[in-house]
Order: sequence, then structure tokens, then C-alpha cells
Amino acid sequence: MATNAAVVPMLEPGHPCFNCAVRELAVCGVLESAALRAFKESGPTVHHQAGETIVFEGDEAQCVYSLTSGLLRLSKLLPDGRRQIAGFLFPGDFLGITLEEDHAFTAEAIAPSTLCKFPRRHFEAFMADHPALERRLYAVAAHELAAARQQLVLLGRKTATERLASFLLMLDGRCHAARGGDAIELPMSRADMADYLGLRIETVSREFSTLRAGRVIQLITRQSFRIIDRERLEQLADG
Amino acid sequence: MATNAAVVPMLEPGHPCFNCAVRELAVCGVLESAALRAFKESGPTVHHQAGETIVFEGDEAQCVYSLTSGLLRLSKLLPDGRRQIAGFLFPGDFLGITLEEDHAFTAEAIAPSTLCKFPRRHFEAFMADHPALERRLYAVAAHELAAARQQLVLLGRKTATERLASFLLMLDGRCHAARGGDAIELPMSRADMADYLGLRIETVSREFSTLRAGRVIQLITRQSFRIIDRERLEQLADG
DNA sequence: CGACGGATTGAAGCACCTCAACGGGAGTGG
DNA sequence: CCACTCCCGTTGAGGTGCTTCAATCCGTCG
Repeated sequence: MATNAAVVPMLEPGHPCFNCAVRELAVCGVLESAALRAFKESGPTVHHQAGETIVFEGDEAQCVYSLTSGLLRLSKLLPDGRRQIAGFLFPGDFLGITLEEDHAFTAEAIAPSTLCKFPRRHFEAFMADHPALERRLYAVAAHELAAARQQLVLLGRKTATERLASFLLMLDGRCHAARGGDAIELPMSRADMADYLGLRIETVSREFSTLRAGRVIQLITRQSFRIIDRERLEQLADG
Repeated sequence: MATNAAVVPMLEPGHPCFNCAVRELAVCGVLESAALRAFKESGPTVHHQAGETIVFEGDEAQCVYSLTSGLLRLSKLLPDGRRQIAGFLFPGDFLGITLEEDHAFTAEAIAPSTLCKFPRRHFEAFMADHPALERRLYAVAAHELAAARQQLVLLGRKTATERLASFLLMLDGRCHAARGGDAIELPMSRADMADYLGLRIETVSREFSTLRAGRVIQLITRQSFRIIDRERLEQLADG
């Protein structure tokens, strides 16, 4: 969460990462200019439309990625079609924290997305040469682990109301550092929210309606909302 | 899961870790004799009875631990008493993968347990000096992350039957490398299973009964069972 | 032996799901 | 500019899987 955004050196014009908006957020933030250039040049920049799959569950993990813009979902499918979304990836997030042979989850673009793609062999060699990168990746993994475990509490023990309230607060924290009555975007469909929260679409929709009726949130459009009563929302989120 | 158990050097008698049964499994496995000695001597060995708490959720994370014997549970409590267990720690597991100030989960002993305790400051200094340790810890974190995400699927989308079947198979894989009709221990109470699986005690009990009635498992005692029909159990686990 | 705590079983309730109909905004074509 | 359509989201009514509440069982320990 708290990134060491303090000391990220300015890059010279012409550097391949000069215009990167998320360098400080991403794992790249720990590399200085020359190393970062070599790192970036070890792989291409790729674009994906909404709906496209970046990696398939079960595929061999040959590359890792850094998301620079857009939005991804990490999901898993049961044989009969039930789906669980393990998490969303926002700009600055890293895709491919694993030491297994294969990807355990499918990663799909929800919005048009841009990613820096790195062959895993190069990436691992680079990690070995740059302990700061390895340390940073450990920090990311530890943070993801904490988030996943927090989500276990939500899925195992929270009611539908509590789940949606928690989710909305998470979105608020994730999307805007700026607070205070601002519009918060809902960048994914109700189906994606449902599969993330372990609910059905209809239940998510009903809970939105209830929160709206209770003057806790305001639905500006179907894709954005405003928190009216944050205190109440936080109460609802924790039971 | 797959540990690099291949190349773990023999220790000389008198080494503080000479008798450690889980050295190869634990993060310690990557350190050679002298470094391991220094590492071990940076903190005490502590014992806890079943029911005792090792770290409290919200407490400052001053130490990290390596579990050498016994069994711990990692749990979180909601204000009204609902509890979710995020995972169990078996011998060889590491407690304290976090870079946050505070522990996010409570860790309690379920069985009499022995832990190597390390002041976090020493531990982090040691990591900085021993890249292999850091790499190993990253591997552990990545593995825990994968396990937690797998558990998200269970909690978000699986039925009670599927949850218990998955859990029993996990126990089988975790406790014994030796297979084939062997007795598998259930080292925790029904309440702990329930809080891990996002169910109620009664539901866990009913599902045990159903599996038993269907000749899928045999309950030897209340604390141990045998898999009669593994194929069927695996079918049940995945839906 | 008697009491206690964990586990099992039974019966009734409820939160969320399923199935179904409807609504509304975006894109398309006339 | 409007009508049509499609898709996503919302709302309603009924069903169900798990929970809740309660009684009983059983192994352990005093």
C-alpha cells in the first residue's frame, strides 16, 4: 500500500519509461535509470482489448507482466462453470507472482489494458542481479497475501451487505487517494463484482439498491457512485 | 510444496539445529551450518500449550517464528464473534510473512507447539546478508498466496460437500507423503474446520456423516479417518 | 459413576439463489 | 431524429442449502 514513492529518480527524456504513469507504484520503481532501461528492453509492451485473455489458467508461466493502464481480473473456473475472481489488477500491479510451472489463474482484461511483458527467464535473471527488485517483489507478494487472507474473511463469514460495503470501501481506497464525496468508478460489471464477492448478480444488484435506499451511497450512473455516509458504510462492512 | 530438499548439508553434533526434524522444510534449510547457527542463536526456542496465543491480531509485529512442531491456526475475529481461520501452520511453516507494522491475524496453538522465535530486526538484517534466505521467503510467500487464492475459490463458490472433500484431500496431501489407505489425522476440532471452511460445526458434522454413509471415507476415530474411495472424493471436491 | 465438552442428529427458519419478467441506456439503421 | 434491438442491470416470487436452535450421544476426566 504505502509505496516508497519518496525517492524515485527523474528519468531523462527518451527513456522508454519516461512517460510511464505508474513507475513509482510498480515494481520498476526500485530500479535506477540504466537498469530500468535494460529491464524494459527485455520485453515488449502489449495491448489488450476488454474481454481478451492475457494468460490462461493451466498454461505454462513463460512471462510475467506489469500493468501500466487498464484493469484485469484474476479468476478461476470450476468444471461446471462456477467462477471465482481472486482479485483485480490495477495499474502498477504485477502479474505473475508464482514459482510454479503453470499459471494458477486466468488473467483477463476488463478494460483496454497496456502491459509491459517480460520473459520469465530474463526476469528471474534480472532479479538475481538486482536484489532491490527481489525485495520489492517480496513486499508485493506479502501485501497480496494479506489482501487475499482478508478476502477469505469476507467470503467465509460476511453477509451480502457486509461484502458489498467492504468492496465499495476497498474501491474507494484503491482508486482515489483524493477523498471526500468524490465520484468513485465501478470499472467492472455486476457479474465481475458478484464473482469476486461470492454472490450472484441479482444479490449484488439488490444490495446496491438497499444501500441506495438507506442513503448510504448514491448511484450516480451504473458505473459510478458516491459515498454519502462513510461512517455507516464502514459499520456495515464490519458487521 | 516441492522443497529443494536435495542439498541440505549434514550438521555437526552440538549444532543447535542438529536435532531439528523440519530444517529441510523450513526457511532455515537454505542456510549453511555457520550461518544457521548464528541465525538460531539470534532468538530463543519457545513452547506453547494448545489454546495459547502466539501473536494477537493488531499487535505490533516484533518477532517472526518458525514452527518446528505442533500446529497453529491463523484466524481473524469479526466484532460480533464470527471467526474465520485463514490457514493452519504445520511444522516447517513460517509465521510472520508481512511488512506491515502489525500482525493482521491471530496465531494460536492448536496442539502443543515449539517455535524458533526471531526478533524481526535481526531477522531482516539477516535476510539482507543472506539473499538465499530472502529468496526462500519469497518462494514461501508466493506459495502461501497461491494457497490462499485457492481457498478463495472454495469459500466463494464451493458447496459444503465440496469444501469438506477438498479439505480432507488437502490434509491427506499435507500430513502424509505416504499414501494408500493410511489413517489421516484430523488434528483440529470440528469448530476449527468449520471456521476454516466457512461453515457451521453442525454442517461439517453432517457432511462427515454423509461421506461416511456414502463409503467415501471411514471415520476411524473422531480425530482420524481413512480415504476409502479417493477417486470419488476428488470428484466431490471439484464439483 | 457422574459431569463436562465436543460431536452428532433432528426440526424449523432464513439468507441467498434460481427463475422469470421488466427496465433503460447505447448502438444501429432507416 | 426516432424506432428497434441488444445487453446489462433491476426487481419480483418462489425454492433450497445452510444455519439456527435444541436435544442427544459419547469419550474423557475428575
